[in-house]
Amino acid sequence: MTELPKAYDPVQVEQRWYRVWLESGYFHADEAAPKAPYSIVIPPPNVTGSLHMGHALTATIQDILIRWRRMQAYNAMWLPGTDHAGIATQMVVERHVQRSEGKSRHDLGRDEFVKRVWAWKAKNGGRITEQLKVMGCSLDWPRERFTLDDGLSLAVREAFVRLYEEGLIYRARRLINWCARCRTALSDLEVEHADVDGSLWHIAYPVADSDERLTVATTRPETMLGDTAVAVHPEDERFRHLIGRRVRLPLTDREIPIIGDAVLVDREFGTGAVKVTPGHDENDFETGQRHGLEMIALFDPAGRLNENAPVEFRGLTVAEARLQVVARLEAEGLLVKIEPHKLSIGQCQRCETVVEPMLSLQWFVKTGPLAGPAIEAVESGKTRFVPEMWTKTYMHWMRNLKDWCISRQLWWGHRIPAWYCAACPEGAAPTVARETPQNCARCGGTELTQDEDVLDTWFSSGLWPFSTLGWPKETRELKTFYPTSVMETGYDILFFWVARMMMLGLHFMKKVPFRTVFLHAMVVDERGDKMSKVRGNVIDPLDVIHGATLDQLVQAATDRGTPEAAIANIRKQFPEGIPASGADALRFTLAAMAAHGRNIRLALNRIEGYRHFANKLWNATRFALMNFEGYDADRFADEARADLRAKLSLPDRWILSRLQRTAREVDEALEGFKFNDAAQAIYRFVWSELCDWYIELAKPALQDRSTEGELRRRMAQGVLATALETACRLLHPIMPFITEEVWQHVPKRAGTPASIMVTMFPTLDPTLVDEEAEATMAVAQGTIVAVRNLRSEYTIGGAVPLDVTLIVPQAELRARIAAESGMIAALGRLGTLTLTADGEPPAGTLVSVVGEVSVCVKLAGQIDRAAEEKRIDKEIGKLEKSRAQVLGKLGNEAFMARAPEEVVVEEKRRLAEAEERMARLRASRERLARL
RNA sequence: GGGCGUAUAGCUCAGCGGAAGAGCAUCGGCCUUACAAGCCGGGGGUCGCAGGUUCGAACCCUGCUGCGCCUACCA
Repeated sequence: MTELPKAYDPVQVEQRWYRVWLESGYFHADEAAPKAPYSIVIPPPNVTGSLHMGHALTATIQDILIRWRRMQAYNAMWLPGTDHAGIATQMVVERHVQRSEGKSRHDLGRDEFVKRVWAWKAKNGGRITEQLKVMGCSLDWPRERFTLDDGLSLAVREAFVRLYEEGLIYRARRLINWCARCRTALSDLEVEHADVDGSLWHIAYPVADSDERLTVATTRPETMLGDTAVAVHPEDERFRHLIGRRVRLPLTDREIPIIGDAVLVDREFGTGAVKVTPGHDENDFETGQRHGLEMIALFDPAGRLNENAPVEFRGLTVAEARLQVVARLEAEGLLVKIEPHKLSIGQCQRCETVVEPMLSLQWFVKTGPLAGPAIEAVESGKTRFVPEMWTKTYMHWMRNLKDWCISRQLWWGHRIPAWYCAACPEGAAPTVARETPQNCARCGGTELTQDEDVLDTWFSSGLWPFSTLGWPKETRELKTFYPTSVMETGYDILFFWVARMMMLGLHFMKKVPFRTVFLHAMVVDERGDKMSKVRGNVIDPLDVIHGATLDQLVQAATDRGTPEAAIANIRKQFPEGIPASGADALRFTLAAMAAHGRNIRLALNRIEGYRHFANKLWNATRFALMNFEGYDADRFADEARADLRAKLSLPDRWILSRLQRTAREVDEALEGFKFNDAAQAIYRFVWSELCDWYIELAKPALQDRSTEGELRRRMAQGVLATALETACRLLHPIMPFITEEVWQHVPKRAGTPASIMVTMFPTLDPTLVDEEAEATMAVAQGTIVAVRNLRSEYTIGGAVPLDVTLIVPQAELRARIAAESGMIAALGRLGTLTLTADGEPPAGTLVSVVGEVSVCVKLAGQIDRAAEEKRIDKEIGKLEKSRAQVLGKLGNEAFMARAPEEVVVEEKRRLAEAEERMARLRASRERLARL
């Protein structure tokens, strides 16, 4: 029999198995296989990114689902891939080029820059996929996709052209969110709102041809340069007379109208008069539409004031302009006052630059017609959300959708397939086509220029569930694996991604892209804070897997240019570094903590606990292997076929029964995406049942080398092997590596598959559920615990054998216990064990009450009477309380009348039990007094 | 402003209508030949606060408070 190392070394084991699985082709699903399909497409991580805890979580959950379904004989396919991540990647490469060559992307030019990005991708693109392999992910690698692959680019063009032809994509001049740093438009979702302390400036505008002044209040004084009206409420008596007149706009030589607008103006707020800047504010824009106001764009793409501003302000940034404008107003005596005011500002999700609403010509997706079916699909249950609470959030968002700005002024991405004709007039419809056109669709002109912009990355991501399977071609893959079974991702991209896949999937495929959406929580640090490199509270999954010393952590952080404070925090948080725990322990931790509706506060000590769990399983296996001499799995299987129950001992029957229940619990938990329940059930079985009890109970049988003990020994070997092997299969989806390693060592029947990965997932075998064995075991365990308890209280070491008498009034139970006296004596380290029916405890014994059984432990000469009285009194006290509680219920007429029968029966049973136990304890106490 | 989540043992979290649980931490005892990354035992909670529904509430309802997140154009 193989000798295993004393401690489990995950690092050594894990990578070896991944290679074996990969080379054996176990990860690959055949689209033509005649099995029920089960498919997941991975949420594609950024191609140039590296694995963080969020990825580790999503990867773990998806791999659990896929491995589990694969073991249930589904045609399980998990499609890997990466996303080109337009803005993020372009920014990274821009910074890199700037640092290494001192050039901007404009210095390089578009073609050259895009080449650099591809080079960057070639160099850094494989990292995250390699890291997914370290996690043990059973991804179908030959199906790997990248959003800028030819096939997927084709899909993007097809989708764009079709939507355009259907009138669902249009080009329009609108107010969009503009990031001056990224120099691109952003969708509403890419703007993050933050509450800040700002000011409300009250500015006096002189009314034309009058001495009156109209004071407006604004949080953005610099935009006054672009005002084209001042609005008051049409029914506001204070200002009514001014409507239709004009004010002189300070700092400019313009006069603008005073208008009445009930929509824009809240009489109670500020001064009751609002400056209107249609070029730079959404509400003002709409007001401008209503009143036919002029729109002035004040800023250039770099966020500086342009030629529409008075000369003295041109070229200033927004912040500079604000200072200057305020200073000038003050100098002119037009600044009435400044009030502190809280407001919310929009920032670019990527670079935190304040986003400006800017008037700009962009491409949009008309979302209304797409949202309808996406709502209906969820209402009708074609797609369901788990946890269910997300349904509401999804619906709310879907019902309040605005059109989606999809053009980005970037170079990295799918270029918009629209061409403009030099011969056509400005503003004429462009030629939108799948193939690069030679002629203008409108006039046949040949001088065509393609639109400079690229599409929002989420546009291509929205096609992911079908573009990856070959769409627009009608492939076998699509037929087999679409709709996918589950979309598993973080709730933070519910709108960005899930919602858009729903809309686009339904539109192009006429079927939902996935049947279930499982949204997992965010991984945060121990204190509930978001993990961030700036804070220095990041736990890197790879450090957890492979281990890292404090020096390594600090070094890595320093290399990344981490701030001092964060490095100090790293030292504080990981004084000992991070021990190597292996991917299994990390996966188990994430699964165990993935309770619905709660963020995952990841703490190192939890991971450590589950690393210990892996070690526990490992050592249980070591023990088993040391005791498998002469064991033959086929022979056991044959013997087990006939009259199994008679051949098995109580512990055998008990552990097999518990195993069945565990199998059911795990399966049910996984069906409900309750990964924490699955983890807990298997943890409890392996540690608290198999290791703590069964192995100890089986030792006598396993170590009995006599001829008469042979059958028992073979049976114990078989049961232990079965329990271990089955537990491994139950645990395999969560901890793939150690279960494979262990499973390989356990003797199995001939013809068993070569890898645990391709075995069947355990199912409940009702014939092995044994209520009687569980009940008898409960008494035996109670007895043993009672003896241990006394030992502990009297500090009697295990080396001292104790003599015990069990009083078991009930004959049938007595017989069953008697049959197990050897086992009880062994675990309780008893000298003699006597069973009687008689109610009187022997002299010189202390009595513990375990259900109907009195456990009498002989402790002559060692009894500490005072301590013992205290113990008994405490016990009686508890029972008194319980009795009073139960009596209260039973004495309550309403309870008796309305509570269900079984509850009443249960309460009566409790009362009887409490009274009976108290009687025995009181007797015991009296005897103590006589001692 | 609206919405959602959450509040349970020192810490991190299960439980979500019928006698309060786990892991870690803590305390006491064990080198018992699978495992000291271990074994055995103990202590520790008026389940955020206030009402209500119910025979019965940690669990359902209402209000309040704290924390977190999403969303929104209040200048």
